[in-house]
Amino acid sequence: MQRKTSQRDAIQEVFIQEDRPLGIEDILTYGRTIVTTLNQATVYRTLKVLVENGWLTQINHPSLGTLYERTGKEHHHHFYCHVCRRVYELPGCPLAQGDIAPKGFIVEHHEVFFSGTCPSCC
Amino acid sequence: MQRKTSQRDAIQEVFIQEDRPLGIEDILTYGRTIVTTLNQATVYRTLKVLVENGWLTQINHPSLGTLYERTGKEHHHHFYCHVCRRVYELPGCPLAQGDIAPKGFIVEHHEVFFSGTCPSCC
DNA sequence: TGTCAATCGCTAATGCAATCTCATTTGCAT
DNA sequence: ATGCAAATGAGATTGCATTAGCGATTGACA
Repeated sequence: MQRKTSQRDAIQEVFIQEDRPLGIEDILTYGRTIVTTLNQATVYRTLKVLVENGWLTQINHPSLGTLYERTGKEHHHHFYCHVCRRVYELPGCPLAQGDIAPKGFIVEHHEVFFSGTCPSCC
Repeated sequence: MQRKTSQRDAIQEVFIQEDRPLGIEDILTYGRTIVTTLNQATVYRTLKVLVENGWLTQINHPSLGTLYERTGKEHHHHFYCHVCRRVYELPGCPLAQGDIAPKGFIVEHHEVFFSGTCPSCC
């Protein structure tokens, strides 16, 4: 069975509070403001469980590597602000549906990664 | 100064023949059909030089890792066929110009990665 | 409140891509 | 043809993210 621990609570709380995709380092940093002893190995173990649970989804960002975000959101894409180094989830999809690709190509998935400056950093 | 070697020729020839983004493993495999002794370290060294030269550009693909492609192409995005495991360059950009992102976000770059089935694999 | 396994912290170990070392080979200018 | 520095091949090595091992801690339930 699975136990409720302060560490796991802290990690989930970080995602709820920040409400944006986070990397290991972020999670560790923010999590330690809640449980000061939080360890990297624990973060990895917990993330693995939360992904298996379906509570988190893993993202592979082309420049930031592995990130995690809450599951259950609408189809969306990601914006990376290179000033504050935060990743935002942009709701909606800017891809014109339909002729996304030349004919003959069957598109099953797509991912869009934006980068630039976010509203707080302009 | 820089010398003309069969290995470097082979690597460039691979890109010219395949005309699509390639990973280290691909380059090594195809390159060895031209120069059988081609070594991994040589591939890495040569790619580094060719990127510095501006002859190649490095891509970070979210699921395939580091790829290399010829520079000088028009703005384009990439399509990964999970059947033949090839990456194609799709000319043009399907992003509706203009309101790509919510107001306040200044988009400086974007990358789109498609995946699905390519015409040869349908 | 005591038991016991899940979980933790700590550290060592792993996997992988990329780089380095160095003896050998090879362009290329003379 | 010769000399020399650039380039290569083979293998060891690094760097980094992630995982595993293990003794200590701590939820949860009796």
